[in-house]
Amino acid sequence: MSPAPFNSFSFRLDMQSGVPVYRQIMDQIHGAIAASALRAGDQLPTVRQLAVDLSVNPNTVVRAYRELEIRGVLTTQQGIGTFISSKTVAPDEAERQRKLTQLVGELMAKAGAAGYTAEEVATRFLEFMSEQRRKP
Amino acid sequence: MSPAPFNSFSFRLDMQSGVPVYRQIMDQIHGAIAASALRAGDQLPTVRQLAVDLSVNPNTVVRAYRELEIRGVLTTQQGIGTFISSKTVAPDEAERQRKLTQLVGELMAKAGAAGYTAEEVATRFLEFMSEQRRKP
DNA sequence: GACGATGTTCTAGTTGACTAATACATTGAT
DNA sequence: ATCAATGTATTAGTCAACTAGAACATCGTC
Repeated sequence: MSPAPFNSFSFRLDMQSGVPVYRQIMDQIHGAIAASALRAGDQLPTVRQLAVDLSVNPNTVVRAYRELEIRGVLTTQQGIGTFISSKTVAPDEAERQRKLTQLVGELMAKAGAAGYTAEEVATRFLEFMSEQRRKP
Repeated sequence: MSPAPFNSFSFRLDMQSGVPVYRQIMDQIHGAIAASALRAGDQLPTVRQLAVDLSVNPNTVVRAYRELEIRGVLTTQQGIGTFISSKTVAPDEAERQRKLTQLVGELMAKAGAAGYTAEEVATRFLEFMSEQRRKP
């Protein structure tokens, strides 16, 4: 019989958002881990099952799972299933870093659009850093 | 005879960088204006001339010029040429720096609110900078 | 009006990211 | 050995971004 994993967690996709499906899957798994809805050793939906649930191609799910496996978040075992890695000690950290990259990327994009060179931004940034250090 | 504009400014492209050519052109014009190498009223290389110089298709130059025109940086006149917009009277350096400080400040504020330390932001920022400049 | 220089437009080719369709390989239970 | 369930690999289709080729439209000058 089906062990019905994930009964306390369901995926919700937004096909209109423009965000790649595989990335949405990644984000939700990340979120579930961060919220402790998923813990080390928990089995994820099978590739085929999740593909059916989301009305998406299995390969799209595979893509998400593989990316997460590369980052050490998941472990997959052929013929068995996909599980939350036991080494996922710092899932928040990966997510944190990703968001930070997003923030920095936004700054660089805005600055570029406003006509600032990377060097200018760097200079200003370093100045900002040194000022911060004097205050505390 | 050709008025030989731009004799004190030359474009340098990096075809390996992965950065779109049209964007590199935009950035360099932005930079030249910021550095006062180009001022309001100055004529830019003609679409065809710059295309030849850079060994690129005229349409790629057109793309760059058009984007800059939309943003009010350039003005184009069919049959005449392309010029630095008079409205782009280099918002004097003080104003520019103020806006840049604002941008950087926003990043630091958001990052701080999200729980990132200044060091983390700095590290990520430097990584971002080095990625932008990969030259194999 | 004719001409050359300029910007403009239309169409198409190339590439990479993303997703899909299908067949293959491995595991564990019977 | 067989079978069902699982992950894996190969191939291809779709789409947007980017670039290119070629023909068109406008301006100034003669």
